[in-house]
Amino acid sequence: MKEQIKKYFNRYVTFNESEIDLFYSKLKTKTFQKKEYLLKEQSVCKYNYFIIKGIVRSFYFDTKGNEKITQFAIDNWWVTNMESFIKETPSNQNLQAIEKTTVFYLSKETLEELYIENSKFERLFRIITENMLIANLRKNDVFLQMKSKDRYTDFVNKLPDFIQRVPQYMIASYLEITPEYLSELRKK
Amino acid sequence: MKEQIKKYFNRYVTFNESEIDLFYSKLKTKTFQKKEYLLKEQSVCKYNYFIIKGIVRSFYFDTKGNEKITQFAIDNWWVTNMESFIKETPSNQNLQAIEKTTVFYLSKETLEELYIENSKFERLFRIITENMLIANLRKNDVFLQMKSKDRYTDFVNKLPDFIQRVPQYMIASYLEITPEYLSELRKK
DNA sequence: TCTATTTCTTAAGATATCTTAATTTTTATA
DNA sequence: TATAAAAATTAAGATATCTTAAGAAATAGA
Repeated sequence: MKEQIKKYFNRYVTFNESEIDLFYSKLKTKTFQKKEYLLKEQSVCKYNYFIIKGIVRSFYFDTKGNEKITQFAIDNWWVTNMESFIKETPSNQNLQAIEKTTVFYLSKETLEELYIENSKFERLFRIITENMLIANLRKNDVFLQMKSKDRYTDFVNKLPDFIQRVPQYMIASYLEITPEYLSELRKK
Repeated sequence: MKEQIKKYFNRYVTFNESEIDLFYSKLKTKTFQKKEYLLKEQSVCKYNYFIIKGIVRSFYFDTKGNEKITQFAIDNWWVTNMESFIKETPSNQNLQAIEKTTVFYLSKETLEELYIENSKFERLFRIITENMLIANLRKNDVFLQMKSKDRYTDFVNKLPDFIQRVPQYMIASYLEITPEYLSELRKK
């Protein structure tokens, strides 16, 4: 796992062995079973999770009681409820493992310790946050520009793995399509 | 202007006078006339702009040639094309002043100099980026959860100033509604 | 103040997407 | 393997939103 972290971090900022060790010493890991919750809505999201292996979804229930998925995350992705985590306010969403998922996780306090101990960590997370923002802006662009059908084909092309690992009705939810309509689109 | 910057920065990280001076020495300012472009699509967005006073919109043209507005920014907001600015790739959007707008702006190199000279600036921008991400995620939630009509009332409640200063068809575009349909909704 | 330009409204018909409900297929569990 | 549970499909009717086109109102420039 340490190797995986090192490799991931060095994509953004170069760390030496002892810096990685410092980081590593602060981590905790945990494995969630399929369908287990990392976070339930109404509670404060205390951790930022890094997925070693698995898939997690973020979702809430709309006024009609339907699940609305806002985010998927897989291996080598961070997942949290950003607003809840940063502002320490109750989350409006749930985080749930779609399959058995192993993560490491960091609390806000731990992160802030790291930032103070070595500002390279601050740099790392500044860059990671920038990338998250860019990914998010891009996602919006896709939703803004594309009709349901194109969103689906775009998703299939960009994230073919997901089609295998995630039930179709969850993909429909993420793409903001009813499962019935997605089914109809797929016929074409 | 220096006071405005100091006040804004101190919301996130406390800076002393000489740190503010350092920052201030790196800034350039510029005033754009109404309808003038800060950035045209296809070109790389070289600056991150901070609006001292005015309004800027970010938009692109869809396949049918209609303008699609993705962002408004006013006094005390940063505006740029994040992806283009960070990755130094051509922008897919335009930035244009809706009214006469005064900004200061920073290049990526300047920002990186600042990060190196004093890591408090890295912290500042880490926090600003987090807030941008949160604002963006929230915007998505609104779009995800609400029908056109509710998006409009939400916008009116949250940003009443804009209704005065921005033409209705631009608000329609931002809310992903046709101006005709917005007009119809307003009747109700 | 007059004219041109920009913005907003109205209305009819078209279309994408949803709703509901039933049926089939697939997957998980005893 | 049998049964239950979960997921996917189908189809008909409903609805939100868009398109087009024209005219009205407001604003800006001469």
